[in-house]
Amino acid sequence: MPSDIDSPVKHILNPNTPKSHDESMCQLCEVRACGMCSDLSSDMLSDLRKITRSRDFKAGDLIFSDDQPLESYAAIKEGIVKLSKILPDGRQQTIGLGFPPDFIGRTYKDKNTYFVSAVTDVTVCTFPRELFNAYLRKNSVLEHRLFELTLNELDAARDWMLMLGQMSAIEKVATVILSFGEKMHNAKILQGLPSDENSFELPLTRAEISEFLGLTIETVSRQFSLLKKRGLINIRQQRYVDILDRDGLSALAGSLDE
Amino acid sequence: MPSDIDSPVKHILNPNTPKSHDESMCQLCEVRACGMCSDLSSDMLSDLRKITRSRDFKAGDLIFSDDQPLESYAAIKEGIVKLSKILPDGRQQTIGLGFPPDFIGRTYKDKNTYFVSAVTDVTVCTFPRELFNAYLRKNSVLEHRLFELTLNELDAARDWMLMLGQMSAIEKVATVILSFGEKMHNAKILQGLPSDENSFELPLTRAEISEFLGLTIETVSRQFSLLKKRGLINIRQQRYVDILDRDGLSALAGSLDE
DNA sequence: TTAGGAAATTGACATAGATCAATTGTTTCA
DNA sequence: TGAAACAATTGATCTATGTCAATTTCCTAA
Repeated sequence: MPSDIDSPVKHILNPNTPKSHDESMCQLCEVRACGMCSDLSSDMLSDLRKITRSRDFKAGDLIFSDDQPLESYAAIKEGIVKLSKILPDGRQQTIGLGFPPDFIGRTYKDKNTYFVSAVTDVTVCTFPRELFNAYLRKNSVLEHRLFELTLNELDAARDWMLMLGQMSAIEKVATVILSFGEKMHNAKILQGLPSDENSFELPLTRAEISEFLGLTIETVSRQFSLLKKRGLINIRQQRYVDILDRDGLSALAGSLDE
Repeated sequence: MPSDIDSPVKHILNPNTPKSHDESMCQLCEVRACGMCSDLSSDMLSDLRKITRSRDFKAGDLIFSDDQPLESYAAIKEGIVKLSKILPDGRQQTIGLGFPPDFIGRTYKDKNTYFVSAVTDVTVCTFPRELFNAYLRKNSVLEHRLFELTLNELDAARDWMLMLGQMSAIEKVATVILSFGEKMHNAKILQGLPSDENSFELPLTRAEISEFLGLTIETVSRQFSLLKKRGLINIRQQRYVDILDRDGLSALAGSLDE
């Protein structure tokens, strides 16, 4: 990796002490409820827990690098991560976002081909790579669940390919607003918090959105302004979005969000 | 689906009679050698064969639609297919290519969210959806193998996202030339045919390449001409490419092809 | 062998989005 | 409370790629 360029990573890997994992931590966990652990019996869960550690990251922290051997996989308990790829000259593309209860890491390989970094403060469960792979090969319930999650990721990646390849800037921004609105709404509902699906805080900065959409910051900003001027959305304090005309936005976004 | 627009499909679904499958057909099959069947014992293979039918498609045929319930999955024995998505207004994006021994179809769902159509004449093995899913849930060897294949597809999709989002037209074309060169070379080697990795026939038309790269036909054509003028490639009869300066092409393509 | 049609190329021009630069808004922390 | 640092907006250009149109090349079938 070139080191003299803007990196997606603002802080050095945070060497905070991993915390061991006890049963109570799984009780209210989204990963247990609807993530990779959702099909596991309590016996299986307790086997898995033996190799599980909880770990916190600050917004901006690197979670996995693309050039170092992967030491462990992770499941997101709280917060948002981004997966990004980088070209030798420094151009980078966000290729995915991870929300609870997503799994991160390339199963069966010892390296990721992308960075994973924390967009917000993040809490994850980590699983040492070798031990996890071995356990996975023995436990077809877990493997089946991870397979399903991977299929969903592939579907999402292909939706984004259509967006990246064919959509105009304003269509991309409309799409991302609807998509984030839905994600943030679901996240709040899952946490039992009140949520208005037409009003939410953008989890990403304009710079992060532009990396995701394959656009520049300025273009993203202009499209936000345009959507506001057309009365489709309102923006408060640059980070809070109100959807004023969902149908109008959906029409712009095409069929991706149905 | 709108029907008054250019569709990716040139022929109606070809109702050729599916042929039942006997043991000898697996002997020299790439799907058996390195595809979804590669880890199956001969007992498992013979179980699977009971629900397998062989089927041929002509170049341009629709193999799976995005709006009809999926009746079966398939494994590519011969030929090339493309997966493509379409926006309501007709813009379309090729989101993947399938070569032998790739598996096609969205496991565990009853619909694809994309078209699959034959780029060349194609021969596949098909598996009825319900029966296959049931078999898959019982056979974790097969599920493991499909999981691995899916992970590879996800890796490829993410590579293409970087390309679609960040690369210039000439970089995209250089990337696709190197990528096809490698694919066609591997395919020939697998078939035991002689092959020069610097000289191959492009399997896609300019129109198909442009759909894949998120560009127009004209832009793709101009980039081919430019690469030729710069002495990086030669083009014979519009469809045969010679790579004259692999390092130069790789430099343009960035790190995607290593 | 040639005519017709499809695919590809090339040219002229239009435009969406990038780039560069200045300004404004927001947050942080002294 | 204010100043510094960061994030976002807006404006003025520039340029890569799209669009529209005219040829040219290649393939097929009579």
